Amino acid sequence: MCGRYSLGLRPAQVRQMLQHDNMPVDDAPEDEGDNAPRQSYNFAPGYHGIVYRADTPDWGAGPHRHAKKAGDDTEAADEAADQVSSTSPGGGDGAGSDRNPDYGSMMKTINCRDDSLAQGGGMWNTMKARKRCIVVAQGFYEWLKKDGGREKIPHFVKRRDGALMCFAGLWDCVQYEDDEKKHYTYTIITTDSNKQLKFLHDRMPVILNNGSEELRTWLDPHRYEWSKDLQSLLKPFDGELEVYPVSKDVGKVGNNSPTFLIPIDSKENKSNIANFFGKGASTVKTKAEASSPPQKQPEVEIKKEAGFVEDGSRDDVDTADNVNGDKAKDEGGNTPKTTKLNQLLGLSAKRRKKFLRGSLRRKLPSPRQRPSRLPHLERKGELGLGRRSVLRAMAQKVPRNRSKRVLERLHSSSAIALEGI
DNA sequence: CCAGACGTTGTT
DNA sequence: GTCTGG
DNA sequence: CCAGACGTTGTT
DNA sequence: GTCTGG
Repeated sequence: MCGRYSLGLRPAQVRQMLQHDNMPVDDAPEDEGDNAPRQSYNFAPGYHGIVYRADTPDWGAGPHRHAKKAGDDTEAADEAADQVSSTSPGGGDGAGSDRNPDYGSMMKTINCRDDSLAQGGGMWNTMKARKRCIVVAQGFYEWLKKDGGREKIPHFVKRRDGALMCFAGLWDCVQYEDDEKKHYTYTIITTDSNKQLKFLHDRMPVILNNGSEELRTWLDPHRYEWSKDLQSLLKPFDGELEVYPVSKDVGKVGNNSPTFLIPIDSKENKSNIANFFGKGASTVKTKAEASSPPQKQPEVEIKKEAGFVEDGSRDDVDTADNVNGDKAKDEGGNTPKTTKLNQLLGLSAKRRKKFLRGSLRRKLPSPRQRPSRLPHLERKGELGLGRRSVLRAMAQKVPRNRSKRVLERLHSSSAIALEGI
């Protein structure tokens, strides 16, 4: 649940939107660069996302608890699975012999259900007390299973008020022994679905209201012990959501398009080829429709905010172009269509080309995909640690440190980012 | 979270 | 069914 | 019959 | 939705 969401925004835009919602930001990651968070309308587990949280050391809020040296660590008890040892064969290990009994189940039960936090102990113990965060998104996807799972229809869920969606989350920081890079991870907490989403799924992410008292409580670094107050924040969303089907193309992780935020049946949806080619496309009046203010479309606004519309007054240009186009392309007849498509999309031709491969066009040269499955030895030896190793490492205490309120970019670990379903 | 790969066996 | 990549 | 394509110029 | 190639 909530493994896939949308965050097609630059950190600077996120920052601005949060501040607008009374959520101060002291620091934010760069928009560009190697370490920049990913901007994607098809955000998958493992991607580099954005979280909003108090600026604390890597050990989280509250005083630093003295880290025990490996071997005499008594905290193994509440860390359900301290298998990190498996990532680097410890001296004289009976490999796997001291494997935690939870090993098997842990991998399959990975999730952060709100009710699993209510009970003491477990792998979330430290994080829920000291490492709470908000995971920022435009909204999330949920697949409606029909016909006994034969067909899956993706739905997009967003706030009706159009604000950023703030998920209650937990973060962590791990560092491998033979790697100097720190890995930040996060997970989204789930709870029962509210009435609006029941038809889709029985679980939903915990959504806190932007700038609310509840949200501030959740992030308050002065609370570094789990409490009833905190637990009580984890409840189904009681505000208004918008839920609607979107293009199936969002199912393929490689695809990425702002059109994934647009209702599949909406008039302005161009991913629906039938709509596009079906309408009388040679109308010279198209621009009149497209430029008429009555179209409220928040989606268009999102795209603008997302910075995907950078060409200015398109209306004038299009007007002239349409005239020319009609003269010159009367036989071809494609130009007016294209123009309309551009208008509907609110994208320049270049942008459209970039983002619509998956939806408008039927797959260009289908990207040669590496086999997802490689020989075990090769994978283990040469590809290094995988996502699941990151998960395992989460149970480990974090050795190193680091710094009010801050936006920080984190890695997400797929296994913890999802609710096992 | 979803989509896609997973195999190429061995002889009555 | 199960694992993996994105 | 089905699968796949169906576009791509330009610009203050 | 509609046309084309196979």
